[in-house]
Amino acid sequence: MTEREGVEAVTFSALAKRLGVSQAAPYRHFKDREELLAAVSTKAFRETGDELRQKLRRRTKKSALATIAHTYLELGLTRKALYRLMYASHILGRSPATSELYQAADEGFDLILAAIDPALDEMARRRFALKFWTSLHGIVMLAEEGILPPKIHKISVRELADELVRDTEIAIAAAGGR
Amino acid sequence: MTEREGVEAVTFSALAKRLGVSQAAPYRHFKDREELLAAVSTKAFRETGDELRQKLRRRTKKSALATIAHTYLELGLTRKALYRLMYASHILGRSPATSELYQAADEGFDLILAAIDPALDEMARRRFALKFWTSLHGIVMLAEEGILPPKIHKISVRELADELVRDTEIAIAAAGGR
DNA sequence: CATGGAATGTAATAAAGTATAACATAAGGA
DNA sequence: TCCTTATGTTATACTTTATTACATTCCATG
Repeated sequence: MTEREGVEAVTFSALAKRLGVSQAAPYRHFKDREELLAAVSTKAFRETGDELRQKLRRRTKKSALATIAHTYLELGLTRKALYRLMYASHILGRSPATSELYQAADEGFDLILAAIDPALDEMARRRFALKFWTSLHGIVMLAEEGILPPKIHKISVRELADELVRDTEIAIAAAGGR
Repeated sequence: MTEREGVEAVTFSALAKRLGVSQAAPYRHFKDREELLAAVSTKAFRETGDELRQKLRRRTKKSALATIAHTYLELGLTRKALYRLMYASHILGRSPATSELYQAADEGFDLILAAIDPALDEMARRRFALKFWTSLHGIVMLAEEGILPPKIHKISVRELADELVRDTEIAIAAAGGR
């Protein structure tokens, strides 16, 4: 078959071979391939969340939104398959709101929400967080795929992300936040 | 195997069966599965482009950007697998800039560019178009997956898109466009 | 300490899908 | 007419997922 890439490339067969166990062994630990991927995704959400929380705690001159944007952009560009698994596979969408995966993912959104001035009313904050998150996701996805129009390459993608941060901060300020 | 969905679900086997030909027959028309998907994607880009151009020509009170946003949002929500194939699979990213697929996709971006006031300088226009496109893509992707936070459902996604349109138009105006 | 159940592993196998090879044939242009 | 091209077939190899039946290890409880 055509060379598999990304998440597609992780197969129970290959996994078993690497571990030096029989091909059926992984099924003792995960019901099926999807359950394995969900576990990996959950772990990734938690670790990314932890990493982000740490970065946000040791406040540098970077704004919280900038820190978040840079973290996700880097994740998306350096660990493409993982990013896609987390945010662009059906794994998350299919998992119930009660699942560990969903919870872990949700905490990521909370970090964005927390980065937006609490002085604003709840609905406005959610809107800003949502706009920021969806936009950032779009940038990361298209950058990761390498299908941003010719002129816009690696460095410019970062600039694009920074511009999103700036626009968002300006909009928040205009809305009465600081 | 776990039920396949989306693009994963289109297999040469199933295709051949539906057409009532042998399983190997499709290989006479497409080198491999990927080539078939690229052809489908190309066609989809062209048709979406044509549809969009028509809509834009018969000017309603809707702004061009709003028309574009609504068209992509609808495409993403009603033809999920196709949208993902076009914008979130590796098919486009892997195809050379000379390919028909790449060309077809590029025309889509041109439509966005054309919707932005030509009075602005080229670089600014590209930036606005890019920001708009990436943000819209992010909204569509997350909406399609159904992983936008609980409160934000179908109707709100549309609102989110409209807000993107509004923000963009305001920013363009502020930049000296109209 | 013995033992029974939970966890973990194995081999064997079915089913689905991708891909290629060898071969057949019809249609149409030189 | 005859050769090439397009299209199709059967057979086959390989990969991967998933299940089943069976074996083994380990440890907690009586």
